[in-house]
Amino acid sequence: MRERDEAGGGLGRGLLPRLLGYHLRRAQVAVFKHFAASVGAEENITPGLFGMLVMIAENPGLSQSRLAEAMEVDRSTIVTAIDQLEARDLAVRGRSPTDRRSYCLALTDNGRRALRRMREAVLRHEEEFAAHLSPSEREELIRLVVKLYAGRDRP
Amino acid sequence: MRERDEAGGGLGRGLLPRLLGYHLRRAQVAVFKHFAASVGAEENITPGLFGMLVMIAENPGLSQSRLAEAMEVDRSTIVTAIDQLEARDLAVRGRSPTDRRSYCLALTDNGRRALRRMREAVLRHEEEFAAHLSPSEREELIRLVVKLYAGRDRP
DNA sequence: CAAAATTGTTGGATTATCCAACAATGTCCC
DNA sequence: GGGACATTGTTGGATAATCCAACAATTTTG
Repeated sequence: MRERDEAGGGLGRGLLPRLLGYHLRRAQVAVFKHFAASVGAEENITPGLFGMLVMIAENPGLSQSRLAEAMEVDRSTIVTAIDQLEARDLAVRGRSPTDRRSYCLALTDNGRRALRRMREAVLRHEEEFAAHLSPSEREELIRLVVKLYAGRDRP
Repeated sequence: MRERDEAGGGLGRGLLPRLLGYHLRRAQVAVFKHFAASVGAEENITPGLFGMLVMIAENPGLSQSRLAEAMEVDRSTIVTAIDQLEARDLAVRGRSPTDRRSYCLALTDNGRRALRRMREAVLRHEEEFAAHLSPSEREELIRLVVKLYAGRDRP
């Protein structure tokens, strides 16, 4: 019951299996791979871009700066992301009526349709990926992960 | 009890909070940041390089290819990592007595000393980062994360 | 109104990853 | 034994994804 912690080739791993970061990293790589193979293959989208589409859809008139804050990335990172979404006719930079510096991001009609399809693909992906966990285990996992990182960003 | 899922700026997040990948990503970014600010600042090391040092210490005579398998990265990725460890006098590429193609990786004396210090810094980092979770919650979190990704790599 | 802050953008740098090709070496099979 | 095949480490790109610093346009503040 402890020899088989050595998953992945029978090699010793020392204190690594006691570290949350170690497991979170492996889990995250696995989720992204699964996402790429399922959702990504169907809809040609990455987790990051999908997240931005959702945030834009949920928050009409969002500016790039506030999107950057919400995604916890640099403003300049958002620029290239929106460039991609715009090039693919999924989102547009609408001008703000009140502030000529900022944009009001919005989905295009095409973007709304695509997002509906993506949502379904993402939920299928989630269902498939978490198949090993019962619904209560999934809830508990999310609860613990959130408790772990919540409040870290703004100390 | 559901309005305050909107952590991080009062913005709507749609289905994102129901997705494991979303939370795992955020948690992993937070852990890495904390690692960089604590362990990284003291010992100038990244989670990846630390993991390699542990693996080399735990598995005497390990070859680069098997290290690559264990870390689930390409062989070529290992090359530059070992280059760094060697340049910093933490590890060496010893020649194998039986196979002239492969190396037997090993820590230097300096590497062993450094790893001892790093282990302590890493454990302090872990303790600090997971301070919000009780010991049983940490165990449960690791158990669930492992259950989530285990067996994904080799289907 | 002048000073300071914000917004989006560019340019440059870094980091981490992958893949394909290669020479050297080892293994297998007839 | 010897040729076909596999493995090992390496190089040389290629690709993302990120960051930071500086900038002009614009808004806010004092």
